[in-house]
Amino acid sequence: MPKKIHAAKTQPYHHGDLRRALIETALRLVTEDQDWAFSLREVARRAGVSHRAPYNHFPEKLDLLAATAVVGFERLRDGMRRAMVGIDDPEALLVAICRTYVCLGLDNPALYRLMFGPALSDSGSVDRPTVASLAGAEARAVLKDVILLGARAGVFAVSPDDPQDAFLTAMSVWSAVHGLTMLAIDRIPHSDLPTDELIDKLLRMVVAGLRRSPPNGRAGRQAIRSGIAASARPAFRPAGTTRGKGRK
Amino acid sequence: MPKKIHAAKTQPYHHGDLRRALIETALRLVTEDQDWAFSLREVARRAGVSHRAPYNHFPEKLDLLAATAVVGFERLRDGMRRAMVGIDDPEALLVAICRTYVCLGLDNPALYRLMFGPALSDSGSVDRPTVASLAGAEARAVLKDVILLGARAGVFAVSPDDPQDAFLTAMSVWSAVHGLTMLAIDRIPHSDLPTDELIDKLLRMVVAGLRRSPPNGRAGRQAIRSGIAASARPAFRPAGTTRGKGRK
DNA sequence: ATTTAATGTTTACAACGGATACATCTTGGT
DNA sequence: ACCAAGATGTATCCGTTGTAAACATTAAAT
Repeated sequence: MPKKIHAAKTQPYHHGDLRRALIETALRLVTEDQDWAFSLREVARRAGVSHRAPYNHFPEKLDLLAATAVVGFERLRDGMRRAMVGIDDPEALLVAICRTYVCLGLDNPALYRLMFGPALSDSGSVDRPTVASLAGAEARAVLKDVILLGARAGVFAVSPDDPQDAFLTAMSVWSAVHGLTMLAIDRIPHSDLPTDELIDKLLRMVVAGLRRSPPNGRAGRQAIRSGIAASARPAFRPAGTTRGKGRK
Repeated sequence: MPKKIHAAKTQPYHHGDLRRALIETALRLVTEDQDWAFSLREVARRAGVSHRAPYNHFPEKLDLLAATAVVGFERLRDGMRRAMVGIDDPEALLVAICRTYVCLGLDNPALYRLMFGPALSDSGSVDRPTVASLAGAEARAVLKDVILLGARAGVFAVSPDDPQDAFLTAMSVWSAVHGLTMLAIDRIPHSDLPTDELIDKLLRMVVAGLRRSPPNGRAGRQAIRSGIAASARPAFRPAGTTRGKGRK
């Protein structure tokens, strides 16, 4: 007997598409509780299924958490990409990306911590850490691409053809941004200035540190550092296409 | 009646000094399992007491974890201080401290994560986060002192008399080191060079970034980074005092 | 020496993660 | 159109957990 005559929209399959529902519920719980200590049963309860149902989609609790973390990484990547639109200057691009990164972390500290937490990096499962580090790599790639772009544009003191140089630079920026995010999450120890401003200053400092010495002979880092902000240095742009190789 | 005639060392009190024993056990468990998901009962079991005994010393499990994290911070602080002995040059000092920091984190990733985990920064308890952030501040102070020392010695581009400048600088270094530690813990994405070397390169890069332009006119950061030694651009130096309200 | 507060034990309970067995639905081959 | 097979969800069970209450023991203060 046909059963979905009048309730056609909610249950396409057996129950609905659990899995997505479970991940979304977990996401909401992480956000609400700012912790991932909630019980799997609670997730099932909120999703309206029996407490055993989730095990059909995730072998164990950690796998749900890992899937949740992956969504976090996707949001991070997408957010950074969105932050890029309309900006051409590599340095401004980098600052925009980094600021978005930190803000996303501050928006949902528990999710951010989950992404870098023990659920994914340790563990015994074969694919759990793998899929997560893939997601992380994708986000990292956005950053590396911008750095390469800046390098090719001659703005950053990175040789575009030396992969190790680019790698190290990306790592250094990533480290600083990641650390800054964590510190911000943990409420930076009594600072005089507001958090936003502090983050801004620190980010500019980091990015300015990448600058190749500008033509006016002033060392980039110090210039920004003193707040005088060599504003605008008109972005020097390489030949048109930006042809980029831009990698994922 | 004297009771500690023949078992004088182990049981000064009722059972012994639990609390310390509990913290030590928790520490060992965190290290062994590389996770703090172990049960409080397991801790009690290993300490040789009933599963309810720990509650006489810690209101709930999170409090034990917090106390454990505090020990982690103390170790961090002590380790950094130990790394300082015998070194005079501020830059070498800073590098030594940072390397120790990263290594301690790598030695016991789970403990490191616990220190910056949700057990301490969120939570509702009043003193749990407080005591932990105090411990963190102590460790941070070591770093700040060295930076101030370098500033006073004229090695770092920080004005020793501007507290905000020193603060921002310390934050930037702390961010970079903290982020690097995390990244290293999570197994830095396929790097060509060995982890040790990578950490070393990155740390030197960070510390060199603080350098006040040395007399030979070489810009510290670029020189290190590109390895090519950017020869020349004579470093522009603001008038003597750097009075500059400096940067960070 | 007796009281008291600190410390540890026993017992109890609801909730949890996870396993096994079973029910139901979707689907794909015929 | 049918039916077997697999995917999905439910009911029940088990050992363990975090935590509470009541009770016991000991160290210290009086």
